[in-house]
Amino acid sequence: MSSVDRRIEIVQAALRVISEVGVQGATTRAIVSEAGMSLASFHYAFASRDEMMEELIAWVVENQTVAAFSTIRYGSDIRTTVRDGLQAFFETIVADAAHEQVLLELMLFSLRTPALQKLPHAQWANYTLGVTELLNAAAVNAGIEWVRPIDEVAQFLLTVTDGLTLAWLANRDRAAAATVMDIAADSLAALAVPIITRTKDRSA
Amino acid sequence: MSSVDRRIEIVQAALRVISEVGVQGATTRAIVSEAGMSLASFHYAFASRDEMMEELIAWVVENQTVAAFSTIRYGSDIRTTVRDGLQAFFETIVADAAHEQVLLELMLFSLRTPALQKLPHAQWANYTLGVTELLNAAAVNAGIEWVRPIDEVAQFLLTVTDGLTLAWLANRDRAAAATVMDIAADSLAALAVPIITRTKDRSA
DNA sequence: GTCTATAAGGAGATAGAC
DNA sequence: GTCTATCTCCTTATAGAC
Repeated sequence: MSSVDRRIEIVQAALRVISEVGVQGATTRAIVSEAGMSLASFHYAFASRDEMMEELIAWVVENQTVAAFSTIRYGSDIRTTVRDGLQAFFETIVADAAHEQVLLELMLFSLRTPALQKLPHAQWANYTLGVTELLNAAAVNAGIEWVRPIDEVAQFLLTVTDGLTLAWLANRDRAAAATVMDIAADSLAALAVPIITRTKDRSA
Repeated sequence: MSSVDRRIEIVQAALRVISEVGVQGATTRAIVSEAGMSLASFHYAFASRDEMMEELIAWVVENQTVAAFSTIRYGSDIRTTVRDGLQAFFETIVADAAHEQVLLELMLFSLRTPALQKLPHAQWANYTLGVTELLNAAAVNAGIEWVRPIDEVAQFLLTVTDGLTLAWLANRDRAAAATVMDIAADSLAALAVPIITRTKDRSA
């Protein structure tokens, strides 16, 4: 097996181990056991566990997108679109809460590791960009425009989704989440105004 | 030294160590070094490190309050009161980001420890109660009432503050935080309506 | 109660055969 | 390239002197 393939295999096995037992439990032995290889193979592919963790987190930052939102169905008013989008996001959290816990653990781990401290910022910027695009698409589709700069709206939406994620991990309360999403949808809809389309120039 | 005093001393030392090097780095040796005692003294007070971690997290859940909000100054309209409260909360985050990281690490640690899994829920409930009281006080002082059940308003506010915390840890962006707080204050103000006080009964 | 010394095991990493 | 066996260090926990 080529070294690059082995590295990928190890990183994916490590992610599965982390999902099960956390970053703390992801020892080199646990990882190679999950991957079905020997301990020496790990160190043939990576010089150290630290090096593997760096590659793992870099991979997550690159590949982790806001896929949850991409299931949005348009065709309604902006309030409904936002509310449906939040619900779709929430269902992905419910379906795989362990994955959200992993992302949080990796973020906190990165913040404690000097070589990785900038990655959470990069990931946050990635998310903001993704959410900005979605808000743009939603605005065009609903025939509205945002009364604030779109990146500010995106930052607010991202704050809400992060808060929803933390709350779900702590309390697993669907009703509370629904309430928060209702209020958030109202809040975002209040930041939208209809675009006045002049079919004919009635001035003159 | 009495056993109970020693336990408190150890827990406080452990919290300082966790703040510096994380939950992963809070070994018994690091903790007793911080506390200036021998390793045996640790095990005289606690049967195991796990037992100490349980007491530590229970202590945090009991003693961690939303003190940040208690610096609110009333006397303005509800939008200003909320915005000022958010700012006060945010300043405590900025002043001690490491503390927020510790709280998050302990939450994730608890979720991975069967004996501690219910504590994050309890802490979340505590926060909700505290925020509810503050929203009540703010409403009375500003002469408004909330158009939704107050615990729902509290859940939304808590979601925003959690999201603000995560964002600050990731990006350290004051401007972004200010924007989110502006929008959040608008959103909450939209959930308030003035109380109609009838000084005299003008019907009849 | 508090200490030093030590046990017993797990961690990352490497040597060297194949 | 991949393995088994091993090195070295660090961890939690305990034994036993004082």
